[in-house]
Amino acid sequence: MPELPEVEVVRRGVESWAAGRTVTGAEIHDARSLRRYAEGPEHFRRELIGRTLLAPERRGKFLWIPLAGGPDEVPGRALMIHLGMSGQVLMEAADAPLEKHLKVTLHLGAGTQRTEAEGAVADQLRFVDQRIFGGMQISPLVPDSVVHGVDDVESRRVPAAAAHIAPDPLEAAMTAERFFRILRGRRTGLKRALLDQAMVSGVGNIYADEALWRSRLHYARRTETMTRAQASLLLTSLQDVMGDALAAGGTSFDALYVNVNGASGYFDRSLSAYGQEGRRCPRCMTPIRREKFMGRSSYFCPTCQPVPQNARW
DNA sequence: CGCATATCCTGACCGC
DNA sequence: TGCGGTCAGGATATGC
Repeated sequence: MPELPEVEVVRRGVESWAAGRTVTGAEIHDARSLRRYAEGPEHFRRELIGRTLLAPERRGKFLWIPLAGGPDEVPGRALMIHLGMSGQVLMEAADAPLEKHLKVTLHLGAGTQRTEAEGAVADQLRFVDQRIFGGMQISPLVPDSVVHGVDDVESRRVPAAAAHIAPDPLEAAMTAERFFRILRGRRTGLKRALLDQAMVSGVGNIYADEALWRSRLHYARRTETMTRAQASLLLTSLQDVMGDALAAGGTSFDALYVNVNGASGYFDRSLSAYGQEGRRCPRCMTPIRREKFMGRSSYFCPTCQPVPQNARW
């Protein structure tokens, strides 16, 4: 459920509180949180201890922290983090009570300017994850342009483990024309395409429903019939709703979705469609409907978002 | 290629 | 009080 805005909130927190600090120790409390990391916990520890955390980066829902101080002059690897459904990254003092679902603890050296200026003690970065859909791993950084062929924008390096993930709506690489071509190049349903991280990343159930509502498009619209104007409107809606959510500190339905200081965002108060079954559409007052789709709930306004011709569920 | 399905998990919640 | 069933769902593997 953490989607792009929630992950960006976490990224900014890590940048403020942990970037520039050195890992002095690492504890893996539950190896299941080292997802798809065959090298194992001891290798994970060796890769991290003694390295310095650089400024964290994000693509879609993937967050990674390039590591300096290893055998490579240029950071060759990164600590990659995915929050999954219930993952949290918390900055805390060593004597703070252990969370019930604490999975990984990184001990950090000398504080940043911010931590010292604010008098806060946060000498640990903790990864907490109730449902273990998220995880951490060490991944080599590879040039993005090789994977996506994006040569008209500045190339960036991404973790190999996330190299198949498409640029997200807030990246310069995701232009309206690119988005349009992605949609027209597929023969599937519109929401299915939005949730496919290999087409456009960072969009989950909440922001898919919100952007479709803002764009007055039904989730079963055929992608190959989308017009340039509709694709452009949908991309703008994604950018707007994610920007609004980010400004509110993210969306939170319960205490699971928090920033690095444990605080929740309040964008859930601004949702127009998602989770609003039975409540009136803010535009036309028709009750919002909920339907089962792809094994999850889809919320939409049956008046503003009528079922299209030749819908494809 | 597209898509359905199962899998990984825990906890809240509901009906009985 | 407790017990079973359902729901929440991101990414990935597999099979058709």
